[in-house]
Amino acid sequence: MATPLSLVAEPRRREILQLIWRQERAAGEIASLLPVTFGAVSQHLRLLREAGLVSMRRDGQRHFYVARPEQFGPLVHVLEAMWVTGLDELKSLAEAEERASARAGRATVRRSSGRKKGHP
Amino acid sequence: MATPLSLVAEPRRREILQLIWRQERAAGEIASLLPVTFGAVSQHLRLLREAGLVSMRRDGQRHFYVARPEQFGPLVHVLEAMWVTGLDELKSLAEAEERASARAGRATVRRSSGRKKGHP
DNA sequence: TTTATATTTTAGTCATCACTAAAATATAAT
DNA sequence: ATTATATTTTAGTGATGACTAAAATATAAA
Repeated sequence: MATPLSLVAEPRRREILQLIWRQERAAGEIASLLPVTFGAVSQHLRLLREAGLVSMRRDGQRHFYVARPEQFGPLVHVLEAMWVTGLDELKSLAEAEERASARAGRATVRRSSGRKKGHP
Repeated sequence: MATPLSLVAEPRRREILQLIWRQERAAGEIASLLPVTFGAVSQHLRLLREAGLVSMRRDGQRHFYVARPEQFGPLVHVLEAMWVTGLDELKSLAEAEERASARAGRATVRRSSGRKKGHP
């Protein structure tokens, strides 16, 4: 079975995940928002579901999908970083990470007895 | 050009990265540690270098490679999580992430004892 | 039941890619 | 210069995988 990492590495699947990250959507709606066939989307959803990365709820003839962020481990941060920066190609994702670390560092230091654990 | 995410999704490249994560190694040494041809390794190194994920230093006839962790962004945590758990297939990587978040949450709420996430 | 709607599944095509073997390039040693 | 060592590059192969079109399945509406 495919690993979460390999599944997420595929751009089309990232698009799908973004569409159902916090919002439940029917398979047909997902497909209607993407420049590919219904069948293609269905195949992607199958893989994601088999890996436990999304869950499905059936209502009548419709199948509603939604992501399960807690199943992504550290990959959550990779995806969300890509999405907030807008550019999927994570151009300056390294810098974003840098800034995040700096923020976390300051927060930790400030809350903890004001000792400063210097970072470069 | 390939994205860091797609490059890292390939198991063989993760093996290579693990070998040169903090330790510089000659191309030949890397190849000698893996069950593939010298040529195959060289091709992987080329892709990684083109993406800026590894750097190369030439010394005589040898080419020494080393990873550039700061270029991986949030992917660093994905890789290191895979490596500490031992299993590359990130079986229970989600739980690890869960625990990490819990720790971070507690650390933020109480006084953190100066222990910062990341490693020594 | 018949028809429409929503989704999955199957078969086949095409591109990508990891790999091997061999040729090419480059530096060092004799 | 020749030989050995270290690495890259090229050409070709096989497997994987994303996609389309069409067939199959399932539920709802007429």
